[in-house]
Amino acid sequence: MKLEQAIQSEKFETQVQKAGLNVLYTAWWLKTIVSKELKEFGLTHEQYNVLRILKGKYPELMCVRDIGNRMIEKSSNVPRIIDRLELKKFAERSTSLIDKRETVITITKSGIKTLELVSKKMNPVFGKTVSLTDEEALQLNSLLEKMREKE
Amino acid sequence: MKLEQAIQSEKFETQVQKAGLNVLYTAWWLKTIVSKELKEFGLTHEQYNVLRILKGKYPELMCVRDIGNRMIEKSSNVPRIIDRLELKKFAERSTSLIDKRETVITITKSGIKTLELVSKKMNPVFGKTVSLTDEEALQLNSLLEKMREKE
DNA sequence: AATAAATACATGTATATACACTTAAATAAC
DNA sequence: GTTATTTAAGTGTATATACATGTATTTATT
Repeated sequence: MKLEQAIQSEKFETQVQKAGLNVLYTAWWLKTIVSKELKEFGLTHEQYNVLRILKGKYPELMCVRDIGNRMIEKSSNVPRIIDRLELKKFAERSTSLIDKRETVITITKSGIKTLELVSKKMNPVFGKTVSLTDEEALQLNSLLEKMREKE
Repeated sequence: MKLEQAIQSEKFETQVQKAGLNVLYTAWWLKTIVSKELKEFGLTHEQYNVLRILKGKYPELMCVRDIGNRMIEKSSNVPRIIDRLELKKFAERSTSLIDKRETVITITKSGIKTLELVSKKMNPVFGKTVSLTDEEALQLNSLLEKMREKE
């Protein structure tokens, strides 16, 4: 869908301004698709993100700060997301022996299993919904990184 | 900044998957820039979005549903965002005379004035921070719309 | 005309986000 | 070695998001 239809507006001051809105809208669109698939697994978008980060390091333990640094949307909310993952038995917390200020977290077997089920469902949906060739994706990636150059 | 640095990970299954994460990260990055500028005006990102929508139609009145349809992130939260704009005297609500189910909203003079001040500050910041030429922005827009083709 | 269905907005709840603050532990400064 | 500073995590508050539900009003059905 064209952005003009999506937000029912034709007024864009510049292509750059339109690009900003287009990125925001596309992110919302992607999140909506992902969240819909996650629903049956009782996971939210952000819980899913944290679980993937934990699985990426498994069987290593990760501290809260390291998880935060790897999150797509940097958030001060990591402890509370872990609260919810712990309640669902998808993650486990303990205090670091080396530095008692640190809480170290690991994904559980059950968390890994759930993540595998999610992937099995998510990958084909994602592939069918996102209409980009590998070459176009490469181009998009380089434009987005150009956009954030002055970060 | 490269996505790899931003989320401290090099593991992407495909360029398409990376593009998804890159869009999400860039949206977060953009929101952060905008929110920082809005802070001194006591506005949140979404309140700003609604105010701009109202100004775009001014002096016409808009109903809640029409505002929702024009929002970047479609939300069921429009009534509560209007609550906050009303408290700040940036918007006014009344019941439609034609259809009493409808609440019609208008931006106030003070809302328009604030929006003008925001633009004056936001435009140069946006221009300096987003490193894209018009041509690149055009290309980015068409790739994002290609991405959402199956919407 | 009376009833059923649809529509528009508002509200409740769980989770998430941004930001400020607190507490405990580690490190640095003296 | 004691005090001050920094760091890590957690907590509190206001706002936002997603989803379900409630309430009033309008439109459709009979």
